[in-house]
Amino acid sequence: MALRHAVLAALLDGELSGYRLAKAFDLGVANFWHAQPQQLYAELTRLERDGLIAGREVVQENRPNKRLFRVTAPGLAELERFTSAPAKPSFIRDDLLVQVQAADHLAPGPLIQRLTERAGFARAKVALFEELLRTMRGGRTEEEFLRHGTRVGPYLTCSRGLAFERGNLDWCERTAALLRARASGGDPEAP
Amino acid sequence: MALRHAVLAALLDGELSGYRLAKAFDLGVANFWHAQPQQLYAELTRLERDGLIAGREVVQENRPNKRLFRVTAPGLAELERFTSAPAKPSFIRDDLLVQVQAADHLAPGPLIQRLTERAGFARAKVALFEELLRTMRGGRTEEEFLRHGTRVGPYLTCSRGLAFERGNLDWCERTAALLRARASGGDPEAP
DNA sequence: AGGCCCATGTAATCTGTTACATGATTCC
DNA sequence: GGAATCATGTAACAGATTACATGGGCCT
Repeated sequence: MALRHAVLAALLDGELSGYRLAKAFDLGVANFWHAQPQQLYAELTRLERDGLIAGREVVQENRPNKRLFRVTAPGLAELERFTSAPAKPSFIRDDLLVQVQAADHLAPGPLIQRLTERAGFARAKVALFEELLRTMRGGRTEEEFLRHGTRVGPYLTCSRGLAFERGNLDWCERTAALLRARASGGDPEAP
Repeated sequence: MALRHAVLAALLDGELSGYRLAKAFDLGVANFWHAQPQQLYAELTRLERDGLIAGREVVQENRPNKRLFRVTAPGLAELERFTSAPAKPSFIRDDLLVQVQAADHLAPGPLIQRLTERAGFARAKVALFEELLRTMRGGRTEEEFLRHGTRVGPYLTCSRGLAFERGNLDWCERTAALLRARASGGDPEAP
């Protein structure tokens, strides 16, 4: 039941519509949780019904009306309660790791292809997160920002996301290089 | 539908019972996929029904009989097919990141507690994975093993797991230190 | 005597994904 | 003219978790 809390956490930094929220939880940009729009609309309905968030209708011209949601006092209390209990351990569940696990029994070509694709994706996320962090800290150095800044939470989660994607990128590149070297039956140092 | 492939990949390195498989997919040790025993028993039934694995009954004394499963030729072909399509992007879904995301609006005490717990968990996994890698490469250096060893797949996925847990550990420690410093309203360099 | 290891499952529930549905506006 | 953006949902299905169920052997 942590999607609720992820939504609450995302709404702490300001009112959002379901649509905007969905953008933030999208695969390509999510840095602390991922979810589909359908899941978010459903969760918003439940959260409002339970009084943890409050929504207000915003009438718009030239585009559909929207509902903006903010966290209520009970919502914040629920987050506080959530943080007072141990977090479930996170775990790995990645198609690409499954594919590499079977590497010794499969043709290397497609696998190298998969690793290259993932490396590209990771590279894009690294660039995105670096830019995001730069924006958040403004003119300040990281040290200065982290010591005295307000709203360091999103910065910290984004940092973790960056490190994760850097790890992905590094591993994909090195693994692809290794498989290429082994496939050519030779020495990775050779041309 | 990737649990099937994770099970197939796990069975490539030798016959396993559902019970042993469940141990390998356990939270505390899994390095490329996680799943509950119930899920695995169900999946094994389906995989056998579909002819992708074959099981044989092993009668035991002093303990319950068991079924050992191995991958069949169609099973291997299915893995090959799986690897010929792009892997779904992996994503983050972690309670702890949700809690840190909300850090600016919550009491720091419990959060530091959560980060410390997770750091301990990560430390244990780092030690476990390091030991596992050492065992897999035997006497050889990593370079030598990766170039010429057989079964590098499990080694590579374990390497990724190790890097991930090191990243976790590092981030948890630095984040906890930062929150502690901010909570005491002071300079992190001070005693 | 109590608890853990081996070994396998069923059933109920919760969570997450995919497909379908609508409709105006703005950008290329 | 076609695609993308804004904006919100319903319905069906697949995947994952939790609770329940059983039972002997081994260790302290």
